[in-house]
Amino acid sequence: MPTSTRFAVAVHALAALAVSGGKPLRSEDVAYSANTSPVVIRGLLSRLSDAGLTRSQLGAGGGALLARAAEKIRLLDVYEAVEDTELFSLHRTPPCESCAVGGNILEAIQPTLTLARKALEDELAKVTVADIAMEVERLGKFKMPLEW
Amino acid sequence: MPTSTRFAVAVHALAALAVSGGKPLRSEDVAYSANTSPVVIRGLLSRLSDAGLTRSQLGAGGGALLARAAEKIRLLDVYEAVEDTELFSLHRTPPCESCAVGGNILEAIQPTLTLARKALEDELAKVTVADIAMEVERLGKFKMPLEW
DNA sequence: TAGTGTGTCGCCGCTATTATTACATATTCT
DNA sequence: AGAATATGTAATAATAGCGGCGACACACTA
Repeated sequence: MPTSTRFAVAVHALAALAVSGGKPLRSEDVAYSANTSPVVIRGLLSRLSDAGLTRSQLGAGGGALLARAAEKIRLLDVYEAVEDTELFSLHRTPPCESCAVGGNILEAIQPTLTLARKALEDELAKVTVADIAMEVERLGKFKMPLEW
Repeated sequence: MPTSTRFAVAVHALAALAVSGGKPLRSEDVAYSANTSPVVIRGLLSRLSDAGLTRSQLGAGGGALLARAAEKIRLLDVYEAVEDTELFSLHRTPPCESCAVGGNILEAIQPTLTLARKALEDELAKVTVADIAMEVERLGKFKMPLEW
């Protein structure tokens, strides 16, 4: 089963919105930049909108906008908004209940998995879309807002 | 970006070997405990063996053994031995090179992803198979070595 | 020599993901 | 009002990884 690229593309989309300085960006434009299809972008924006990170304007001149300041959008927020599956998959079929090991292994490893997941999430919480946008601006040697 | 179930099942298998006190364990026995097929277990043990974590004895009375003390096998070692895919999947097709955002987004997010991955790995490095085995023993209220 | 267990291959079904087409709906612009 | 535009969502198809299963050569033990 292919692993999801949604997180990376969602960060890409939000960074694009951030450097555009409040001007609506069409899904087609974001799709071009991310080299994917507009429908995929709209699907992502739909999730981000549900999470309160973006909003959209219909009609001519419309497109997607950040729903709040880029400084207030953590990568963890993005991660949670677009990623469905658990970080650690457990046994596909539950292990043997009556076995000494099978009956207790899940409970035994759970604390470690929780700590590991939390450590990862804490790192994602330290960085915001604004940080990424600033880094893109620095690497790309341009000044916000960017014209398209 | 989920892990496969391999990590969880591999930890299960190693914990089973650890509580068995040096007696070879057949793939069939591990499969029964993990509620999966012997072939899957042998595939996992093959990877773990390549990584130097286990070894196998052929013939009657044979089976799998830990290749070193359970205290010296970190969950991180297990993770690296059985998990193929990158934790974070990037764009399926590389983003637009000539775009201000597309051309720099990957480099911009890379440091954060690296830190997040490292934070997770550090947590997995703190725990050993011996820790898990002891916890299973405590929860299961039995004494090692466990008879099968 | 007979029995046992591993290592590996191929095939199948399942599931999640992305690309694509299509269309209803809402909004803006003239 | 009417035309153009952009979103949101559904349906379909292609792709890919994963896990379950049968089979079998090979190695080792008793």
